[in-house]
Amino acid sequence: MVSKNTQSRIDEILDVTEDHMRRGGFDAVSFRDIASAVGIKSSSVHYHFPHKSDLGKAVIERYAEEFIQALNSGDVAEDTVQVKIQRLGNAYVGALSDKGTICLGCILGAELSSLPADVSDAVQAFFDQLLAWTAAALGGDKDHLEQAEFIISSFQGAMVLSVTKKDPKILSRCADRLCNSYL
Amino acid sequence: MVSKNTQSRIDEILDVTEDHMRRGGFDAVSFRDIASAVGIKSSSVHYHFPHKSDLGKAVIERYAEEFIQALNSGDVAEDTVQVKIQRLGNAYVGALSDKGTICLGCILGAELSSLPADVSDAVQAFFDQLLAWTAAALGGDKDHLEQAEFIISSFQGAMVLSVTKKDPKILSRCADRLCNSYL
DNA sequence: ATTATTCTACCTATCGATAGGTAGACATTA
DNA sequence: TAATGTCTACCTATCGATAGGTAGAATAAT
Repeated sequence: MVSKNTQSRIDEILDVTEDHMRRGGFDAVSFRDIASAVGIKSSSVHYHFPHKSDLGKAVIERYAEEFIQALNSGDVAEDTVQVKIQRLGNAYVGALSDKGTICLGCILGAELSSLPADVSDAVQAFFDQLLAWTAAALGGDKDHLEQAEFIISSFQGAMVLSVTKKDPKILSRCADRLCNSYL
Repeated sequence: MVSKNTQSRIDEILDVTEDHMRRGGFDAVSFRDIASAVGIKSSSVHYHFPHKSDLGKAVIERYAEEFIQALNSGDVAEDTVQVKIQRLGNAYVGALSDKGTICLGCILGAELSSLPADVSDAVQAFFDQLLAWTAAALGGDKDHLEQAEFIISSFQGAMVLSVTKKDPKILSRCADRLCNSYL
């Protein structure tokens, strides 16, 4: 049983870590930086997350849970395919405009081969959930899985391009193009 | 004027650096690792590239030059739009299957905000060249630039997803879908 | 109810390893 | 000889990780 204060401190640590990680990847996170941003010592971060991979895994798992939950909020069963994919696009646009940082899955996916095994496993699990949700939204048979791969790819890539070109509208236009022209 | 041996040594350094960087991003490169892979000391790498940003900038600029050159090889003027975009897709598939590592622009684009200024400038210049080539291939007016953004986004994202899911065919399928269904 | 014990959530201090970077000696080549 | 390239031998800063300790809250035993 964890006290209320402990949980909020853990949340603080995860918040700061996610922010750093979304800006510069896994290596951009250091125990010292996280600790000083939270207002504690690095050893206290180690107390909650013994190894750096524990920290990375916890962040990506929390991110995945929140992301999928956002997709399922509202009356999903009643929505048309277009509305569902628009909802997916909104989740991406929201993630970008929220803090001006890209999707955690995207940056960690890009550097997957240099991540600790637990972290890369969690990243792969995130993409599996995302693909499964999208394929189900499209209908659910085999071609829909491949279509889901294409849609997720486009969103992920558009997010990187938006940040690189410093133009968030690239992602919005990508979402519109997927919904209006492609589907 | 640089001697022939010097140039080949510089190429060796850039080869190893590009490989490391494509696997784990900018932070995955260290002078010691690069030096020992080449067979020299880290101070000798510093001789050719005083700062780490010089090394990063040189790698991305060489990469951009080779990538664009590959797109322009052959009789581009005679090609149809489909053939040109297929050529772009082949460049991406080739880059992935070559060493099993993703596009340098993609991983550096993802961590752009944590890169040294010269390096991030070079990354942005790479994407500008890529977008310009693609927009020109499509015809050249304003909507074609936005269409180019979408195509590049899809390729970049598909590359990340291919590596994450350890399935190179995701990228191939993405290329087919862009050429056959979308264009 | 009070004492004794354990647990929680931190702390300070330090470890070995590694990072990027520099000065100057030495060797090689033109 | 002069310039170029590589070396040894350092530096400072920071990394993840660990050891050992402590105040206070919660729990168990008397």
